[in-house]
Amino acid sequence: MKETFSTPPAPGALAAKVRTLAPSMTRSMQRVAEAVASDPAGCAALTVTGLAELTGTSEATVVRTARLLGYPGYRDLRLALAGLAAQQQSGRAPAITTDIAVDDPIADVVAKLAYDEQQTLADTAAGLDTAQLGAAVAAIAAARRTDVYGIGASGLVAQDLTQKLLRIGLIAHAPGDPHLAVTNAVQLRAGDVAIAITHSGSTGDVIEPLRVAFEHGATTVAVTGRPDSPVTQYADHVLTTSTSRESELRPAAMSSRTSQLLVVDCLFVGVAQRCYETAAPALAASYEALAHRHSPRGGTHR
Amino acid sequence: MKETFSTPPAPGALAAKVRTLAPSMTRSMQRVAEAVASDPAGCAALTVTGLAELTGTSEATVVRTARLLGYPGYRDLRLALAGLAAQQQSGRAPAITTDIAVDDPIADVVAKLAYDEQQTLADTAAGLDTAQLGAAVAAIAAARRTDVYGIGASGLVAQDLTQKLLRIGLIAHAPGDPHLAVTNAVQLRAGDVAIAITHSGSTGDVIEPLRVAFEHGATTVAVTGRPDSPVTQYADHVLTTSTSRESELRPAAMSSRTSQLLVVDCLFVGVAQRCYETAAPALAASYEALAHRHSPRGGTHR
DNA sequence: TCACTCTTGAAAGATATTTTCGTTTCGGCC
DNA sequence: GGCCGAAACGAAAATATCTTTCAAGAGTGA
Repeated sequence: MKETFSTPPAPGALAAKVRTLAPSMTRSMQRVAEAVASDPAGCAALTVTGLAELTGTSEATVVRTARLLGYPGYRDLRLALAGLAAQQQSGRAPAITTDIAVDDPIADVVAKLAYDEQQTLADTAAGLDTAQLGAAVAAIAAARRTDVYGIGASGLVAQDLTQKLLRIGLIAHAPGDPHLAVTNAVQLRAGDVAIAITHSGSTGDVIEPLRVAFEHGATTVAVTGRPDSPVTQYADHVLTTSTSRESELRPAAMSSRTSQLLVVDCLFVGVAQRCYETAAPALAASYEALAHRHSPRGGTHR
Repeated sequence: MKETFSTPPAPGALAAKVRTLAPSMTRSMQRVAEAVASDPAGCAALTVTGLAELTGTSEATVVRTARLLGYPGYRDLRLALAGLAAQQQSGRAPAITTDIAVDDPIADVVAKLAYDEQQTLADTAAGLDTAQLGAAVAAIAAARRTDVYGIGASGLVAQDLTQKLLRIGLIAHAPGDPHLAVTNAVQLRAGDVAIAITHSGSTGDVIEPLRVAFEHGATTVAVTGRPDSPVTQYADHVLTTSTSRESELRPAAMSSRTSQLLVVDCLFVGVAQRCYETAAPALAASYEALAHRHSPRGGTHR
């Protein structure tokens, strides 16, 4: 019995079909059809028996209705219903455009933050100058040593980059102390790289070491949200991070950090590509070494 | 340990969940999960028996997999699948599925990384248990003090959270040294909060302080990519970060960091909401204080 | 190698769906 | 008004599907 119902289980057209077919339905079937059309999600959660009870009819009637609507049986109607419900669900855009409010439920906070960070990523990727990025990558890959400066939230980004570069066998530092940064910077010379990460582009503690490095002939890179800020004076290459609106509950640091991290990741992957021969085994080795730091039994999980 | 995954049958988070849970699955279950993730629509059309045959396993395994993914049974998984299929139908993901290659031009690297991190954010948001999140937020907001543990890349995330909490006037620490972490943890007591951040969930240096905090009666939170890993033993609340495929050039650390940061941001904003009266002025004050650290002239920008 | 645990599928058991079939209802006709 | 037939309907049997149990097999560490 290959059957093959001619009706392609219509997805969204269900409500329409119900209206069209209603006249040719018996009273009980109409009740079922109406229930299904008015609350697809709810009905999708019910079994034949449940729907029969809800509509005050019998299982047989429910099945007959499903057939009339063009499905082989109730099971398939139910599947279609679930799909319909999901569509409605997703269609109802949560209106994430609004800012985060003090009384937003936690689920909204999650949605808004995620959406916002996604937006930041897209903006950053779109605004990134690949020529500058490529030049920076080339410089780092060839450098004897790379210093990364950053304070506060940007300091963490600086450390992130440093950790990654170290992992592929390059020499990198992210001095936490501004004074140390300057004294380190003095040691840099042509062929070395100094990277300053600062959203505002005006953080003195970060500009200063970059200036020193610049004056000592190192290749300098600025990762900043303000391409016209003081820090760029001493930068051979400027990588622009995106700036998004901030608000009381969503400090700028949040999206600038996301943006900076993307830039830093791009730098890293670019460098890793260039040093593939040495980077790949180095990465593998660091995984290896790390395995021992995890609890021997590895836990109950597999 | 009342277990019972509180995971509400997530609609769109399925692919993400499959990735997250894959490591804790047996071989046959992975086959089933993979089939389901790669072709939701097709699988929705199959019965347990059909899917079992397709994947060369048994009905029992299929049901087990459905359970692991957070559904009461196969029937419900199937319903979710149908919904997912409908969503995909309408959404049509463009998907830059290819991995980053050694010879990708830099522009592609940027695009792929950005896309990938966006994906990670979406997955994380979809898979985050808002109940757990809310509970964690409440605990932090009310805590006398909050300790955050993390090593390596996760350590930076821990510091990020700490910095933010400090900014709104809460007391937070992120000990960098594992020994310090433990000795600090001893000081925690009921009402205090300890947060462990570890992707693998098996990092001894992070589990240990959490255990100590747990045993001293503190409220403990785990931010991990493995909801069934050892770290969760000592966690009152588990926040799951998403796991995405990694590759040689894109170490897992990259997307897990993105995921962790989103979770941390959500925690922060949630806490800031709850402490709005004190948080708002505190944030304003920290901006104020920071202004002086920027070069006096403020640059030509603006 | 042995003991042990974890994984797995076959089959029994439980539910859900579909079909069958007899009862009820309703409209027309005698 | 009462009788007849067709359609509507639901109860329950029959079937399909899903879930659970259980024992054998695979893999692992001692």
